[in-house]
Amino acid sequence: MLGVGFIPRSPMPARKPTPVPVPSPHGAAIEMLRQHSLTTLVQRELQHQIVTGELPAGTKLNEADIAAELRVSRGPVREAFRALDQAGLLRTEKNRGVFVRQVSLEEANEIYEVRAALDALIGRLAAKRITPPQLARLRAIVKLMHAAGRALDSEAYFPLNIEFHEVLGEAAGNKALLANYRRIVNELNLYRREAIARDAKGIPISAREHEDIVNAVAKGDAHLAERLLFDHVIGGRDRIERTLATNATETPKRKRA
Amino acid sequence: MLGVGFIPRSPMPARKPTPVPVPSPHGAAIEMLRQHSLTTLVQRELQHQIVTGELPAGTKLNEADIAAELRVSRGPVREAFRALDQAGLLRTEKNRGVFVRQVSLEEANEIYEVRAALDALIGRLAAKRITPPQLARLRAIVKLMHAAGRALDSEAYFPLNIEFHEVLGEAAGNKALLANYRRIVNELNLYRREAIARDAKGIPISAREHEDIVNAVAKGDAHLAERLLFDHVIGGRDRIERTLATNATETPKRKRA
DNA sequence: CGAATGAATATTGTTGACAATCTACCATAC
DNA sequence: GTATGGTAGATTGTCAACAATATTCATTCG
Repeated sequence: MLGVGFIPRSPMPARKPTPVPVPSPHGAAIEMLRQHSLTTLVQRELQHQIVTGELPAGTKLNEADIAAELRVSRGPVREAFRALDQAGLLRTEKNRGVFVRQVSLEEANEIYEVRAALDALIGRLAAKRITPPQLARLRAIVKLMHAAGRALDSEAYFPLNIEFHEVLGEAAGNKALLANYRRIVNELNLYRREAIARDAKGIPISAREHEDIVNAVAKGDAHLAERLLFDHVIGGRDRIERTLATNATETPKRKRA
Repeated sequence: MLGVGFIPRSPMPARKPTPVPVPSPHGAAIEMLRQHSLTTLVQRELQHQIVTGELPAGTKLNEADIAAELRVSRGPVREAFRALDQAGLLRTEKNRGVFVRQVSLEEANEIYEVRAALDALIGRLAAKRITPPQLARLRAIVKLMHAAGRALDSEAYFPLNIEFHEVLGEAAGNKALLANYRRIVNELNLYRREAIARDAKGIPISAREHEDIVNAVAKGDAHLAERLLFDHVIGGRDRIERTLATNATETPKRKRA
């Protein structure tokens, strides 16, 4: 039912030795189905639910339930679990199950140090390699950021922040760097999701920092971009930490353990 | 079809504290068996064979064969494949199998840039946090490195180099950093294994660089250690690249023995 | 009343079988 | 001789059943 039983082919069906991607209109769709196994789809779906917060940190994931909801058997679900465990999004306890990873304050501080180093590298490389379209996109994002800052709209700011750093990461032109950066950011989002929403006062400051970064990158000033990004990450960490500290003492609202 | 009707689960309440590890003489062994599933063991075994070069880059891994050799069924093998794929050591092609990842020259250059940034951070942190026993161990390794350098013994030098950076990584006192560093180094070893063996002339230079790094760390000079490690990584990359360029030999793809 | 015990249930770990897909090879036509 | 078409074998993808372990909950004993 899920597999494609028969793919319509032209009268000359022989595949060439070099499987070059066909530019046909449906070629992309066929290629999609061709290289996505159920494991891949389950992994993608779970990752999406984790990074969006739909599955909060600490949640226990039941193999049978997830398999039933996604209409697959437990095999692909287990394989997806292994991949996401390795990616740092899940934690596995033998014979007990898998849980959405919880990042402690100490771990988050460590991860932030790594992210600062990677982001500094991104800034250095992007300053030398960014293209005009990418630069324009960054400026557009910053504009929206300032708007969100004036409105203190943290709900709108969060995805802008993600996209800004994503674009900058692509502009660095280093796939290995971008892959490592994405993994780090995903782990950090497990930690800071709630905190950021409560830090509305920090948004204007953060927006201004992003603007400075764009200007440094636009000038091609690698050293300045590197330093600004490093400080931006560390400063962001400290802001979130203070927010969590004050919020924890003032409003001891019941939180997940 | 896959994503519809997914019901968000509520977070799980904190589970009771983990029982304290039993101080019995066999407690460690019991704990080992307790938390190692077959998947974990297969993963560890395959990773070992890959990083030691026993399974060269490009090798096709046959599920049934590996399952038979390790006396398990294909399930755990497939799960281990997913984890190692995510770790960057395997590459999966749907309906065709998994292969030991081959790192191209361009990819290696990118990865080296990331490693340089991480190693620089390691140097900065280690200079501030290293303990006397760790420092003594580094000095001992450097001594052996010089011996290997005088003998031009690349066979002996390779594990010393690995251990040096491993100790330094631990001395940085940042688990997230160390985890990312290890993944990067594993990927790089897929690329440089053969090259390093042919670069016997570079060993004395490399040994000297390690000595300088130790001295900077011992002085607590974070900035110097950071710079030396960055240059050490980039310099090593360039050495290997020149070695590969001058000594270009075709490596035939071998099948698993 | 609370702690300990043990059966009943639920969940994970593992396996083997079946279906879908790819690869290798051979027959055949031109 | 080369290329095309098809068949057989091998390999991967998926599933469902079984075994091992953990959790729950009623029951009993102190």
